[in-house]
Amino acid sequence: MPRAGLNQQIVVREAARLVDEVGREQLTLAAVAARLGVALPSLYKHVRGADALAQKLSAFATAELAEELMTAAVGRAGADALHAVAAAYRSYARRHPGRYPATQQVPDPADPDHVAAGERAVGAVYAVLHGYGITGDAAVDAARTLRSALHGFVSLEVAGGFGLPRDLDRSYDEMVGSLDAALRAWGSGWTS
Amino acid sequence: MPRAGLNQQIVVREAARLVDEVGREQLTLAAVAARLGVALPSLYKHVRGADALAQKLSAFATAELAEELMTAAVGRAGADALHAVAAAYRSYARRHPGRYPATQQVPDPADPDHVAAGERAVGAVYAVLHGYGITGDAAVDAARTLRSALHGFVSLEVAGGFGLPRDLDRSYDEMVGSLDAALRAWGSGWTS
DNA sequence: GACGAAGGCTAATGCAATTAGCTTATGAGT
DNA sequence: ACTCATAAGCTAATTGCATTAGCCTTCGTC
Repeated sequence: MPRAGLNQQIVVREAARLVDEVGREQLTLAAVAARLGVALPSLYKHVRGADALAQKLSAFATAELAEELMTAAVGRAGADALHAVAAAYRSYARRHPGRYPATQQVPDPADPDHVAAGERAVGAVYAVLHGYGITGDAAVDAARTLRSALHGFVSLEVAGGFGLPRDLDRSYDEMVGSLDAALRAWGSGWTS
Repeated sequence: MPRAGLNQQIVVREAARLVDEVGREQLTLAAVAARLGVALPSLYKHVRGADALAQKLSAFATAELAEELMTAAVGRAGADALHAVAAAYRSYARRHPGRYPATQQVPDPADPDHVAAGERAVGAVYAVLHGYGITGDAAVDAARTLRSALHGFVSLEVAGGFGLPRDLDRSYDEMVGSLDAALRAWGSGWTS
């Protein structure tokens, strides 16, 4: 019997393709094994089990997202950087509806790659804030606000949670515009 | 053998308690049956199956959340209403970490109660916007922004996605403050 | 008091996850 | 080329949950 030539990366990447097609909750070792043309237990040579595969998938997707956010942010500042990062964030979620939810899993402290990927992704957010001159404790609050808005919007969109027909692109633009205004006025006490 | 005296509502409410204790992904007919003291197949007399139970749980939690949001909004307007609804939203998610994610499931069009609950919850958001004088198409964008921010924050919080020790209450206050400023200036073109 | 529907049960099936243990391809060292 | 340890695949067996079928009994109604 010839070997399939698998390794952990191949397995994880196949899982990533699978969840984008069938949804994250349908991630199953049986389906991954079938797509790779091996018997289910063979996967245990590469991943510890179903939970571990989900965690490795999270690490992979988080690294991928962080990379795209960083690429969007480089060479930009202020509103320019905000719009670019926001667009990259939503774009990733739309292109990868199964991987995106995986990026929201809390990084496993035992997986240095996972932790590093999470820090890189958050770093892109802080880079945007830096362009607005927001630092220190205020940056923590602003980062949480920015993450909340972006994650909230795209997770609701990907889940189909916005019912009305009004254009989502326009709504997203409006939200990002309001975030820009909020960041420009951050720390002012909102007296506008 | 004496009867357990179950009905659909009892089953769904027990499922709600279960997910708050063990997490939404651990919702299982076997666990619900064990807690109710019946054999697993007995539940099929009250719910169509595991998927249907999850959907009914979503409807129940959504109705519960909508009720609390409406109660928070009544008799208030403007920033007062915004802060009250935002506080109620986060409070619900923190008290019900398993039910809250269930509220984000898209309502089943075949379940009128579910659809109505979803509309009620969104209605609370529109009520807040009305207090800012935001209506029409602009209200759709503003509602999406508001939902995104609130949902994003509490889902990240409940999932443990905020790593740093800085006080979450303060961050939430800052975010809601920035939303108040954004809604006051909504439609101005963000020229501040 | 009879009876039919509803609510409970046991038994059986199917699927996914996991573990144990076997077999063989592969490649490093002679 | 030859050996041989390791790694990568396999089958078989176990467990747990979901689901369906079909039986039995309780309960409310006439």
